[in-house]
Amino acid sequence: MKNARIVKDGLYEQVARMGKAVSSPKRLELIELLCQGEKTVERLARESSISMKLASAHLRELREAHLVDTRRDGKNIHYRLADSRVADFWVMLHSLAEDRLAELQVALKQIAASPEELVPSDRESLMKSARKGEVVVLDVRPVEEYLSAHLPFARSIPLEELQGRIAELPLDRPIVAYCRGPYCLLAKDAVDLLRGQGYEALHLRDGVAEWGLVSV
Amino acid sequence: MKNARIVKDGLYEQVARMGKAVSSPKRLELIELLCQGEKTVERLARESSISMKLASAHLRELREAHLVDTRRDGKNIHYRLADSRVADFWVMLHSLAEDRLAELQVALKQIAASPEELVPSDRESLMKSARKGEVVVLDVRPVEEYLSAHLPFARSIPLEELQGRIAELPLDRPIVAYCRGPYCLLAKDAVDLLRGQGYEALHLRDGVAEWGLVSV
DNA sequence: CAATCAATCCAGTAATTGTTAGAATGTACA
DNA sequence: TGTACATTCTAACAATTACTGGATTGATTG
Repeated sequence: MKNARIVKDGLYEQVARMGKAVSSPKRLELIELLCQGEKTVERLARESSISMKLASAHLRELREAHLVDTRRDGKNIHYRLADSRVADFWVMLHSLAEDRLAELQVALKQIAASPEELVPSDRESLMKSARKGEVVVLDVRPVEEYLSAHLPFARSIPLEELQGRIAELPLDRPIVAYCRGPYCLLAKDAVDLLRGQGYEALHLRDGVAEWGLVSV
Repeated sequence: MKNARIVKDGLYEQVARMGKAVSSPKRLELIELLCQGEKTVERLARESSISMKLASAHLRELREAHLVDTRRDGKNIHYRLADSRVADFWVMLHSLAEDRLAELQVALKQIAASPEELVPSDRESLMKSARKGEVVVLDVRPVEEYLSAHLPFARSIPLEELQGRIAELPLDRPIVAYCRGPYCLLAKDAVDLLRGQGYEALHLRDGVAEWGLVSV
């Protein structure tokens, strides 16, 4: 049956549409941003450092792969993940890449040296400490992202406001800062800032996507 | 910091290597074949209906993304998955695609009409029936694949030998046939053959990768 | 050692994709 | 109604990728 070949080719071709959607670095960055919550094209473009035209083109690809949906609100178009499984997929993709690619492991060290990052196995104990108030879990992303989803017990102080609001934080307990995930530099900057001011600050690698908390 | 942009770009670039590896239909088919066990280039090429040159080129991409490993044995080079997480990734990718892409759902109906396929929730009850011997679970893949990994209680009769060995199967109990996964046509053909000879035959969609049984 | 076989490497072409610039759409607001 | 703004669409070009044919490597076999 030559026909069987044609059927099979069609099936893999469809699955490959997903693969193609995640084969571009910029599209991955857009997906990670969308894991933090709904955003307009303009915001997505700005936060991923590309032009709006290019962002629009990439978002079109993602939409055609049905990985994202859009919603119009006045002049703006808001993009969001089509399904929370897309966030799970992003997490699996990047964690597989971190497992398999030595180059990526090396590059990640530039963001957070091993001793200062908490490993995933610390999750329960971190939450226990946070519940008891022994540590402060700090969300340094823009406030809209915090409102969309955040870690349990987390407090929101966006990095941009941190310098001005630093007095809100206690000096006698460790501050555990997190942001969008392992490739986001906000938490690193926050930790550097806090340490410079005498705080005991730690950098949590994972964000809401890695914790499985993304809401759509 | 412009430097931050460069670091981030590098990180997403690395993750995108994984995406690029799974952005081609043929590479996906090769991955699925490798989920069934180690294979030579020649076998991979034949089973995916492409030339050895092209198979070699695609396998090179997969190897450079560290998704597969190779082993030399005399004149032959055997490829295998680098990690069983690669199989999990393949399963997640295709099941996400099945969720999100209506076209794929439609195309899948050509292989197995809804009533004759067993859904994943039937797993435990299927295994219970298989243990008691109320149904026969039949692996119709080539025997090497069966030897590499197979479903619990499964019996091996490769599709090619099924016609000649059909008498080994009981007529008084349902036969549940499976093959490489949802995109493989072996089980469908087996079911058609069995039904034509008066057997009660069912087509199980999932293969060893979907059951999480892949060994590397 | 020559011959054979499996697999890869290399070069070239056709097709696809990323990116940018310019025109067009659709909504809000004066 | 006209203007401003966010976004998309179209067209174009450069860069990348898929595939093919011919030459090459490495291992086996006579």
